[in-house]
Amino acid sequence: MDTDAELRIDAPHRELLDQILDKWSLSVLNELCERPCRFNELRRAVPQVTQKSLTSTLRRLERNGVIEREVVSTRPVAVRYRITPLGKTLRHPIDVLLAWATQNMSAIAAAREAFDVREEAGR
Amino acid sequence: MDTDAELRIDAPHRELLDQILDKWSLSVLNELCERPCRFNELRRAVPQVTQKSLTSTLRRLERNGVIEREVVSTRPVAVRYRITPLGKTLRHPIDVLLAWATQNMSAIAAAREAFDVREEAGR
DNA sequence: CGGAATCCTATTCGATACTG
DNA sequence: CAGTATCGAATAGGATTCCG
Repeated sequence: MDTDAELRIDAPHRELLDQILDKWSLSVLNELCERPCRFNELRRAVPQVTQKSLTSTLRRLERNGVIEREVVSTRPVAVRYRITPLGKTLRHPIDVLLAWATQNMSAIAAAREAFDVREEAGR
Repeated sequence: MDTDAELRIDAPHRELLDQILDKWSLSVLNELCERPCRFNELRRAVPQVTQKSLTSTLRRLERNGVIEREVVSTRPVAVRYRITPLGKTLRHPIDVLLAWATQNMSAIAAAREAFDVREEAGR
């Protein structure tokens, strides 16, 4: 019998998820699932991200094949990012995650408060 | 149907997900979903994590109410971590995520190779 | 056993300036 | 417009030591 060998998360799993679930990726992917976006559109859509972080996030997502980058050679240049078919398969996992977060937001806020009170009381 | 129901990820959403989807949390949660574990059991189950990172991960997950910590006052002390009811609701999102990663692992590896070749070729 | 404390390095990050 | 380059600050992360 396989006692606990079911869904062990190994290094490749974790590395992959780290690349796609990082701080800004979810926001970017969620945005690009709605519609293709240009660089500054994304900045406006995710106001807290800096240009530098957005750039590296986009590169990483592109490298992993979940978004693609198209350069339109106008003056000045336009760059359009869009979700790929592979990226579209992330829609469901992301939605499940967001649904969970939305549903449990208040329960978690309560847990945090309780924890912090316990901490302050010295355990 | 959510036609264009903006599932905008706001700051609270992202902060919450950052706390629960970080580098080691998935592995720890996945393990604790199987059974309660003691500290060093978790270390063995997730061999790459350091004691320091495991400690902070556990604290954070406890603060967010998804796991709980029980101290058994023996000599020497035993500490047992277990998933909470709230934490159990993470089982589905995590499974969806792992399923996605497993299914698309090779497609992503291929995308990375293609990207790296393009890079090397100077775009 | 289950950490806390300390030290130290490495990576990340924001801010700023510049460019095709 | 869509970045690149750079620098210093902040933060994360590993290794080690020690303690109840």
